[in-house]
Amino acid sequence: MSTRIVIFEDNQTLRQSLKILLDGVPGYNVCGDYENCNDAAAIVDELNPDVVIMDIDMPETDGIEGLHIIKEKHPQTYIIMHTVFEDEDRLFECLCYGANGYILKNTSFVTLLEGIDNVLHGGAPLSPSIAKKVLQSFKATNSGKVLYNLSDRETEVLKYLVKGYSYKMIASACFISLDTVRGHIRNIYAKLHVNCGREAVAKALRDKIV
Amino acid sequence: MSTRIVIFEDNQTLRQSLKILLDGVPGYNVCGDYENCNDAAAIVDELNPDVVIMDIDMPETDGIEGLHIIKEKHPQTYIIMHTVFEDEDRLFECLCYGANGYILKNTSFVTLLEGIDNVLHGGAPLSPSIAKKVLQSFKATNSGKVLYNLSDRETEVLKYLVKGYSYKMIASACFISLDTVRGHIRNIYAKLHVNCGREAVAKALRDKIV
DNA sequence: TTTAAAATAGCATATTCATGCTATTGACAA
DNA sequence: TTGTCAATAGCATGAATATGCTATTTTAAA
Repeated sequence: MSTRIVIFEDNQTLRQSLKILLDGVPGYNVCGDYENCNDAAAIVDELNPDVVIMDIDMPETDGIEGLHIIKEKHPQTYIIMHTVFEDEDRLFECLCYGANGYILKNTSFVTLLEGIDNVLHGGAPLSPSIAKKVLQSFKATNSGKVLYNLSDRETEVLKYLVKGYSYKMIASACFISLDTVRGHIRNIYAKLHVNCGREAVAKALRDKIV
Repeated sequence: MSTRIVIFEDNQTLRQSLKILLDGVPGYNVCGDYENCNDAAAIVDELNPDVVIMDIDMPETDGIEGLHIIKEKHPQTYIIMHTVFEDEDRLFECLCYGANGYILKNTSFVTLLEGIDNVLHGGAPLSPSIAKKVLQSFKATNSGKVLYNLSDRETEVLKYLVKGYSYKMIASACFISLDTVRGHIRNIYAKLHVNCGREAVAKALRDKIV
């Protein structure tokens, strides 16, 4: 029985190449390839693949959403992220959603092959720079703060936000300008993936950041 | 051994009257009287009274703060609130902080005397209208919501605030106008004693209102 | 049946917030 | 020693928020 693989990748050339190459590997069978994750749930329901190769940046439903959708219903399906992105935000989001591997596109085809083999044996293939980021996060702290890694100043500002301070009050309390406060809050929002103060406060309290 | 009483009351005339009257009662000894709660912690540490008669509206550190301060370190000290306020906000705040009695100033001196005797025997003297409010609250719900008693609609709106919805989004979600949303939020702020959304969210989460 | 409270809605206005940019400095790492 | 990141700061602008009023309708309690 061969290993069933599904590919989600919007670049048609790359998608075709991957399909042909993986199909050429004995024991592997690419049973589906798609340019986005619009129907990810239905596709996985029907094809029931062993491994999913998942790009992130795709039109309409992207790879992170796809990962989320698939893992919700099929946690046993191995999903390897295959992307050019190596920012911590996307990386951590994928890992939180249960991605089984994270391989950068700037690596060789062999690396991807090894990665697939790796997950099938219970491993977690990570490109070197990715692995490093993951380890750095875990060494820093083991809970809470790691996820968002706010700077000291940002954490301080966030505490004031939770206390209901206005930007002006925060500026006074921190002895910095109003614009700097704005800057910090802008960054906090980005790191917490929120876009208003109330949401930030809710996240801060729920995740015990403050 | 006489019962040691401390009085916190900013109206000097009333304070002196109370002191003289209580000192005239056999077995009672007013060992201190103050016009605010600025040094409440130190005072109670030193005098170690059995009963504290506590006004609420006082300059600088008020009676609710004083109650809080004293009960933190001396939970066994009986504290009887003695005030003109009968709004639920202050009342419930005092009861939550562990006040042992709540006697309105529009009652006779004898009532206060009975109240002191009452707490010394493990009772909880409450003026009639106060007792009524307390019972009403407990019949309504037994925990949480009672504290602020938000209406159903207000609770609903608060949930959306916590989720970071804008007023417009809340209006859509509830099928009501933007101005009505404003109205509800205005009321929520008043009930929670806050004046911005972030503070409301913090309170909602901490007090598990939502 | 009069009162009270909740839900609705409106209007006006000043403040605050969110977010788009850019830019400088110091510190620490590659 | 070049680069990255945190912290600082500025400017501009539209959207959102906070808060001052009033007012109607419905429902529940006194």
